[in-house]
Amino acid sequence: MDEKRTAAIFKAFCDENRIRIIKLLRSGEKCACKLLEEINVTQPTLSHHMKILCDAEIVVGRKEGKWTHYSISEKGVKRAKDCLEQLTTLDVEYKNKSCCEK
Amino acid sequence: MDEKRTAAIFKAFCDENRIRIIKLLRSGEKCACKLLEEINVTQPTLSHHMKILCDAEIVVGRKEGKWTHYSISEKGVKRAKDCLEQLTTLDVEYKNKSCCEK
DNA sequence: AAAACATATTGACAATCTTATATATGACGC
DNA sequence: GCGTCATATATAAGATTGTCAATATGTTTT
Repeated sequence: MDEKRTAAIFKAFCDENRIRIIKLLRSGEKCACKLLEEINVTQPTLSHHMKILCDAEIVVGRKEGKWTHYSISEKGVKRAKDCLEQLTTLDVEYKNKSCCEK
Repeated sequence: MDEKRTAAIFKAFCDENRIRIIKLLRSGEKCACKLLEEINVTQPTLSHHMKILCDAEIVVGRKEGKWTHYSISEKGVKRAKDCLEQLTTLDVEYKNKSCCEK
């Protein structure tokens, strides 16, 4: 995965309000109006955060009439975890001596 | 973990240059001058990114004379993984019916 | 069709972040 | 001690992001 996409995925997790939203969704699907009751932002701000979460594929929205129900995307979360794993696993093969030795 | 700290941890992963830096450190400890050769920013900018990475405890710095050697912190990475796990695991106990049903 | 409702989009502004230049700190070699 | 080297910090500019008010879109109800 390229750096740009990786950054976009983890942007989902680097705002306090988005973290609160994700935490709320752990107990299951919730519509925007319910989320709005629980976090202290205006409706357009919530909508903005939901877009970022959906673009990162951490959350999915399901439209049902005038409501939008949001839930955590297990697939997207798995991708994020895999990405973090790949990003941080030491590469023993190519491990080299540290530079700038005395 | 509180939302603020969680956000700070994932900020490590939401900038393209920081992701490049982390990728470089997968092959082992590297000093700042080596990292500077490989990513296209000035020395103070690199220093700034290293501070964010260290504050998030994803990377640790080891001073040796005038050099600073950076490496991925396995402990910090584990904490980030645990954090992501905890944040995104569905809470089956408290799972509730979606609101706003027709 | 009109009114009411839920959500999305637009536009503006403030806050935060990335970046660079200039400067400071601290270590090493003479 | 003085100059040099590696890195950090201060400061400021520019870019991006978070936020809200206003408005638009699309759905349901009357």
